[in-house]
This record gives sequence, structure tokens and C-alpha cells, in this order.
Amino acid sequence: MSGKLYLIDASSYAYRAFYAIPPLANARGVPTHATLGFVTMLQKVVRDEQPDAIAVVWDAPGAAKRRQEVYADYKAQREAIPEDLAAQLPFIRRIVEASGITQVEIRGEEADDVIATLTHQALVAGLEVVVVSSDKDLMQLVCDRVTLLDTMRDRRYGPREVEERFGVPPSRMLDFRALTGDSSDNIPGVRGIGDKGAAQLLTEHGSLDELLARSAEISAKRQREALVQGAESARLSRELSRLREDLEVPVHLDELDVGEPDTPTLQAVFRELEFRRLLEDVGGPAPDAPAPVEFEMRLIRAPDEVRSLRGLLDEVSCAGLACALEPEEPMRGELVGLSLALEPGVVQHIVVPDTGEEAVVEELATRLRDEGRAWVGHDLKRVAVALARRGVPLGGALRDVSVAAYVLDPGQQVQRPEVLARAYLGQEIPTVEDVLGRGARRRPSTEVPPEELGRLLGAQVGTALELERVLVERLRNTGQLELYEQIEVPIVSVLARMEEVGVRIDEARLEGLSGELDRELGRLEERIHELAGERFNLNSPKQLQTILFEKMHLPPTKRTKTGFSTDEGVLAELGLQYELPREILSYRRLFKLKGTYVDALPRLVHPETGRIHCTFHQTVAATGRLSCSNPNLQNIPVRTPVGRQIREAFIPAEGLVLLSADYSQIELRILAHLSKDEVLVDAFGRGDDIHVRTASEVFGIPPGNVSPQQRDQIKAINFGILYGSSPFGIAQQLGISQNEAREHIRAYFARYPRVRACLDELVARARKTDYAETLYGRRRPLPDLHSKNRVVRSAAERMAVNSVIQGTAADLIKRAMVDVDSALRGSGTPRARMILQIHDELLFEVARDEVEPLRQLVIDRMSSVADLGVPLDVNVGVGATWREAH
DNA sequence: GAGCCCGCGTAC
DNA sequence: GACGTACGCGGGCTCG
Repeated sequence: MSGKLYLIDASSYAYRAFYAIPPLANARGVPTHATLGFVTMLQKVVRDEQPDAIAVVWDAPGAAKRRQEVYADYKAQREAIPEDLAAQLPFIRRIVEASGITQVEIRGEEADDVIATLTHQALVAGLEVVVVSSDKDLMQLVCDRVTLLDTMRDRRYGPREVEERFGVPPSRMLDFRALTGDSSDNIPGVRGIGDKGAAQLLTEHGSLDELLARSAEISAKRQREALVQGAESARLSRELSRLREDLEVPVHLDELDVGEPDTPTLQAVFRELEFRRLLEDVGGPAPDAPAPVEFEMRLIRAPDEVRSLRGLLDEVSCAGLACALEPEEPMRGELVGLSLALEPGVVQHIVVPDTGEEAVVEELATRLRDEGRAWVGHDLKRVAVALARRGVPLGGALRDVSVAAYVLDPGQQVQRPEVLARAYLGQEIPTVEDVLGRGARRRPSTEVPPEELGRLLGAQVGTALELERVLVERLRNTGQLELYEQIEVPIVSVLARMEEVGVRIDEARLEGLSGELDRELGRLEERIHELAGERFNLNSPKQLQTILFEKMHLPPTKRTKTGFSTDEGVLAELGLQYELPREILSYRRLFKLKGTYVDALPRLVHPETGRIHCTFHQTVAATGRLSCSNPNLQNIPVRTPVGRQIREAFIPAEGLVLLSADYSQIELRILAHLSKDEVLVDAFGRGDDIHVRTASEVFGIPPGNVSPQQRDQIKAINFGILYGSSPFGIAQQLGISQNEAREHIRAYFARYPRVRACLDELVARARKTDYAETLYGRRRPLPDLHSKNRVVRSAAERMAVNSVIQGTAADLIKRAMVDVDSALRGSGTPRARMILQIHDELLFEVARDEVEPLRQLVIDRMSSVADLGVPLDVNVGVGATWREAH
């Protein structure tokens, strides 16, 4: 081999660039100057030096550890890497990678040692080496075929230059550092010996060892004493400074050629960082940054100014609305700011700490309650809950921009205001992170100057009106305006009411249950440790793997990415033969229930209402379903005995009862409707047990002769169809062979050919349009239907089927909720409240004497929500706990 | 210590 | 590879 290898000391270079170059950031506030400095250096090296090979070498996390084992204070004075520098490292790495340059990093090792090792290997291979660094620790590597290039100072060090600068040849640099130390690495050296003294001593006496051996003979008293005192420190410092040349390096020198650049990635990163010149260098067009938003803002700081808003509001039928809460949760937060936009770009921002909350609530109450005015904004449910909690329910339509965007594309991530403003208006608005900061540095909104908070909220409400207009136009074009206006908009208010009402739980009961579970878990734990013959962390799947499959040699059956699976299926199978997995299964179930529900729920009880207020999410599930968090009340256990005990802790307010209403088999009914399969339609029309009836049809036996096992098998297939299960999946679930499962499925479709045709049709239609579409026009884009990868494509096909069915069910219950809510608000059941939705179930809290009217009202509204050609049966239960009602 | 992913488990 | 949609827990890893 021949040529020059360039080794770039990346971590130290990034540090130097960060401090040497004045701070710079892109429009989003991402700091960029270290990145710019690094890339400029890299390009200069590549362009001017024409390296034959090059590697960028990084410190690895934990790299100082090895030396710290020798000397605990090594690098002890190093401050944490500045956040603004850390934020730039991923960009630097991406750019280096996209430039076709190899990056080297060895776990637990510092870059200096990696560079020394690579240098050593290169010399053996006959290469010349240029180390690009400004760290003088690397001077010890310099020799006739190794130079050090300091691009920051534009200096190059060969042996001669090293000797000129330090007074000793490179071969003595290690000894030199042993004497002088290094304050930046906290290497002590010898107290009282500086650069000059070290150079002089080493020149006169040769090596450090010789020097120390003859330190008594040194004539200068101060130096002599310093050396005698500091001999140990010098030896320690030498060991700390000595670079290792024998590391295992994961790359070979052959692989360090400069590769082809990945131009699209470089363009994307440079565009993001707004490096115009670099972007043009790689052939990208100059970034046309969206215009920063402009709006007029008036800060309202006096109570009587709030009153003046009333008149302004009276003149409009629609206004932008946003609020700042601290903390953010609407059931807990104080009102910090309220912004209104009465026309696009004109914002009134109320500084609530100045005006007082009462001014807002009292002066604006009638206008906020007014049913005749629409409000436009982002996450208006949050605003509505916050105001409702203060006794001012928001009347009128809540035309939520995030919701509109979700209807247009439910696959997108959370619909953030700044993303929508940029995408639909080409306007740049500040983000919450811009104004409040991110992560640990995020400030409470109470500590943000009102002007800044106004700028944040103002930009959101100032653009919201225009944004909604654009989105509505799109919804009109896709035929989804009715879905938005008739279902999604009204349900925002319904959900707000449900969140504000909340649900009561029996804390004492859960505490009692927690104690019982503790005792049972203790017993199980003892037994498990006894069976395993050692104590281990039962909650660690990893440790469990070791115990089961390595120590006890049980047969593993299933793999995960990281090892052998210990999931329920595996443990259940092993449990047929062994006690240990059975006990672990019991332990895990109980522990899970305790941690997720029994112990978690009481902590979430609101201090003022004494109830639990979850948050419903309207823009999360890709199919159109709602989701729920903090806590998730849509997955409260129901099947197991302990699960049922948890449901018994959900109770109504004093003097009321719970009423649960759920759709019976709504998804299979939708399948019946879509397929128009006569047998299915007939079964539902007669009110048959659908699984028994189907089993009777498939197995060709009278319904009375269908065994429970046969019913279970057909039930699994019925559900499997909704989810697109394969014979493998069905077999897995039923514990039968794949062949048996395949035969059941074959028999099923033989009896229900129109179901087969319907499923195929759903996929075909989605493939044609690139989206799945529900009965009410809800769409889910599925570009993967055209994937060349069979696995990806099949998954998209299952989604195509499931999204239509699950999504239509979501449409139906949302419609029902809107109908029921409006009926409740105008009816003879003043003491009835809808409190939860669990996909096909609605839970109400109601006075005893209103149970019957509510039952009638709910059944009536839910079952008449659509005419599907099959009845929409609704089961209602009433009780003193959720368990009784369900 | 915060933030993230993984494996797992709960619901419909 | 194999059953769709969610949320959340504890472990464990990474990064700072």
C-alpha cells in the first residue's frame, strides 16, 4: 500500500469549532455553527489535501472510564458537553456519512487511542499518516511518516516543528506530558515543572526514567525537590498519556477510501440547516424558506380592556381561540393566557396574570357560552375543558384545525400547528419549543414574558382561521366535509364534556386490592425463586430467558429480535409440563394488573373533583377510532377475576348508578352489511348467537349441537377475518394445527362466498384509490398496497380490510355519541352524563329515577344511527359498579 | 437522570 | 412472516 491516510479527531474538533466560531442557528433555532465549522474543515481537507484514505474518529460514550480506573480524577474537571453542541453532533455524523467517509468509534475507547492504533497499522502497511487535530496529546505520534495538521491554526507539525515548538522531539512528547501534565484532561504532571523546565530536563537527561533515576543529582534545588516529590505523579501521568496502539479496530485500512457522496442526503441536511453555500455546492437549489408569519397583536392587561372584546366578538360569527395553561393539562392548569383572533392576522392576547382570571370568565362568559358562534383553533377540546372547569362551557361549534387535518390524513403524526401552517399556508410560525424551550430547559408558561407567549398563541390563532378555510376547501374536494362537520366537529364538544365530568373510583377498594395482590405476589415470588433455585428479577424478560432456557434447559419455542420469547403463549405451552412457567405467568398477570391499574388509578384522582379525568384523543388512531390516555380507560381489564375486581372499583357519584350500553358484534354486522351475505344478514336479523349460527352453518349441524369448542373455533375465525388472520394466526390462537385451521377457514368461506368476495373487493378498491374508505367517507391512505415487498404489501392488505370495518364502526359510534349527547342536553334526563367511550360501548352515570328514560333514549339513538340492513342491537346494563353494569 | 426502544399485556 | 387499532408498564440501553 502507499499513499496518505488522514485521521480526523472528530470529538475534539467539534469542541474547538463550537467555541471558536460565533454562534449561529437556523430559523428553527437549531444551533449550527459547530456543524458548519466541522464541515468546512472536512471539505478543506478533502479538497486541498487529496487524501488517499480518510477516517473520522469519535470518542465513544464512557471512553474516559479505562483511564479513570487508573486515576479517578482523569478528565474530572470536564464540564458536561454543552447542549447546543450535543444537538449538532448527529448532523455532523449524518453529513460525514453522506460524504462517503468512514466513521470509527470503539465502545469504551477514546478517539486518541483509536487514532494511535490506526496510525500504527498504517505505518506497518507502509502508508503515510496525517492526524487532523489540534490536541497536543497527539504530538507523540509524530515521526518522519506521521504529521499532525491543525486546521484551526493552519499549522502542520512534523518532527522538526514539534521540536521547535516544545523543545523536545516527538519521541519524548510522552515524557514531556508526564512532567507538564494537562489541565484540560486533569493530568497532574509534576508540580513546579512547566514546559520550559520539562524540555530542559529531558534534553539534559534523556528519558523520564533516566531523569527520575538520577533526580538526586539535579543541581537546581527547586527542580530536584519537585521531581523527588512528583516522581509518582509523573509515572502516573505518563501512563494516562500513553496512547494504546493495540485496540481491535472494526474497520480495515482498505475500507477507508473516500466513497461516493450521497447527494440527496447532503442536500436535505444542508437545506434543513440552511447552509446555502454548501447546498449550492452539492447542486441543491437555495432554500425558499417560508415567510415568517406576520400578525398584529394587542396585549390586553387590564380588566376593562377585556370587556371591550365583547363588542368585537359580537361582530363576528367565527373567531380563532387558544389558551396557555400551566401545567398544560386542562383539568389541572391555571389559565396563563387567552388569545383571540377576530379576523385573520389580528390577535388580541389576554395576559391573564394581569387581568385576573375572573375578568376573562366574567366579562366574556356570555360570549363564550353563545351557541351561535364557531371557534377555530388547535386542540380546542383542551380550551373547552379548561373553560368548562371554570364554569364557562364553550358554546358553538369547535372547528378544530388539527381534527380537519386528521380527517384529510389520519396516518400523519399529531397535527402540530407549525407543521400545518407551513404545509397549507407556507407560513412559518413559532413552535412551543421555540418559545418555551425543550426538554429539561423548558420553562413554565408562567415564566415566559407575555409578549413571547402572545407571539406563540397569536401566531396559532392568527393563522387558524385561514388554515381552516383551506382545509375545509380540501375536505369539500375529497367529499369529507360532512364527516368533518357532522361527526368530528360536534364530537369535540362531547369529548370535552366527558373529560370534564370524569369518572369516580373507589380508592379504598383499590387500596385493599393492592394489599391482597402484594401478598399473593410475595407468595408467587418465593415459590418462583424456590423453583428456579436462585433469586432474579421476575420482571426482566431477559433474566427470565436465562433462567428458563439456559439454566433449566426448557425448550425455547419462539424468538424475538433480542432472544427467546417468554410471552404468554410460550409460557402457557411450557406450563403444560412445568410448574415454573405457570407460576411466572400468574405472577406476571398480577404484577401487570397491579402496576397498570390498581396502583396507578388512585394516583390520578383529581384533588378537587375526586374523580379521574382521562384525555380522549381524536387525531391519533389511523382508523378513526378514539384513543384515551392518562389513564387509558379503554383497556380496563374485564376477563380475569382480578380484572373484574378492578371494574368493581369504577363507581357512580353518590346516589347515582352506572349504565353501560354496547353495540352487539358491531364489526361483524358491518361485515354482513358490506358483504350482503344472506346467511349472515339472516342470522343477525333473527338475533341468533352469531358464532353458534356460523358454526352450525360451517360444520353442517343443528345449532343445538354446536359444542363450546366448535363455537370458540368459529369465533376465532370470525374475528380473524376482521383482522386478516392467516391459517398460522388462527392455529396459533386455537392451539390447533395449521392444516386444521386452513380447513376451517376453507369451510367457512365455502359457506360464506360473499364474505370472501367482499374482502377481496375491499382490497381491490383500496388498491385502485390508494386508500381505504369507510361508510362515511373516512379515508386512510395505504400506499404500501403497491409495495414490491410481499410482507409489507400483505400487511397493507390486512389494513385495507380492517380499516374499513373498524373505521366504519368508529363512524357509527361517534355519530351515536353526537346524537345521544344532543338528546341528553335537551331531554328529561337532566341527571344523566356520558362519561366514557370504549369503542363499542358507552358508559353513563345517571340518577336512579332517570335510568329507564336514559335506557330508552340510548337504545333508540344508538340503534337508529344508521340503516345497515341488519339491526344494530344494543345491550344495556345498569349497576352500582362498572362490572355490574357491563 | 431523561428519553427512547423493546417485550409484554390489557382493551375492543 | 404470519392479527387490526390503541396505551402503558418495567427493564435496559444510550446519551449527557
